[in-house]
Amino acid sequence: MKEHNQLNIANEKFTDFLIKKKLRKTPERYAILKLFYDAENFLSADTIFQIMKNDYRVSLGTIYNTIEVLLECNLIVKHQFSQNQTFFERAYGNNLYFYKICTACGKIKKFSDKNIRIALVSKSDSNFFAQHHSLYIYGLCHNCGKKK
Amino acid sequence: MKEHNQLNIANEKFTDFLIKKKLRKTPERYAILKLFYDAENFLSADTIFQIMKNDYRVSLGTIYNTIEVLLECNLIVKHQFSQNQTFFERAYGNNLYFYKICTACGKIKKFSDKNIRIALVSKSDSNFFAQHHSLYIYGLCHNCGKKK
DNA sequence: TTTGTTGCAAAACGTTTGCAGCCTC
DNA sequence: GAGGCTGCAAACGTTTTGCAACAAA
Repeated sequence: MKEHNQLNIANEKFTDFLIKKKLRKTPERYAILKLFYDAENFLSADTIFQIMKNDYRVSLGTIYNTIEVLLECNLIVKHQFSQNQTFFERAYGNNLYFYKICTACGKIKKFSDKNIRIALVSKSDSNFFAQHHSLYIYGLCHNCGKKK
Repeated sequence: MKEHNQLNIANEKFTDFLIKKKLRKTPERYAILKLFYDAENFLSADTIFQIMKNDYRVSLGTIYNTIEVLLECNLIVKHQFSQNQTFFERAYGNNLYFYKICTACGKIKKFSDKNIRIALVSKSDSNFFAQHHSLYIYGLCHNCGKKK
């Protein structure tokens, strides 16, 4: 129910943005947005392509195009966890999550931390207008740590 | 002088690591390590290639191979500021920095912040052994901010 | 002498681009 | 009907791989 509301809100925001920018409201664009808001995890462009292929005659070019638009209106965020792996994820109301990445098995865990949030708040100053951030902590997860 | 010491220490660490792992101590490997420790900024694989071509008959494959080894023994760190731009930077004595990246002109600025350092210190716990982190703040630099 | 490492070239990979035709407005 | 958007395929830039020759141990 909560999820459903988030998709509705995202749809509205998206429509507003498309109108404002005089872009067209194509079914593909809304289908991709829905995928992001239905998904639990980050998605890669190719994952979206594989899922959509079942229901649509769609191309990777369109997916990248739509991702670009969704990034521009802040409905998704981009993650560059490591080389050759660009992921995208719906942007919740706030984007104050951080990620722990296991360098051995690649597992990624989201977390939140009050002190880090506070420390980050004021990183805008007269010389730099902050838009968003990414904080990744690399290390060994419980399982992989034991093996060493 | 301080720089020189850091290179010496890095060389020693590298030698120890190569011996421990039964890898060979080739001149190319030490030359690449030296480039990292002489450099002020991050370097891309191709930048290293361009610099080395003058003095060595070297290939990109070797550079990627060496980078892999240097990452494994924590003598350099990898930065993935954005798609298609992988940079590497010496790690020793250099791991408490954060980066502000202008999304308009691509300029990258290193900075340090006491509160963030403190907030990050304790992100290791019994479930996760932190090795290193990356914190990037994306936004508009002074120049690009004015234009908007 | 053994075999890890190299240079080189070709292949792989994710992403971007160009274009003719389609569909939103 | 105009022109933004699409699918498709080819192009791109970076990284990886395969292989014969080389050189560190």
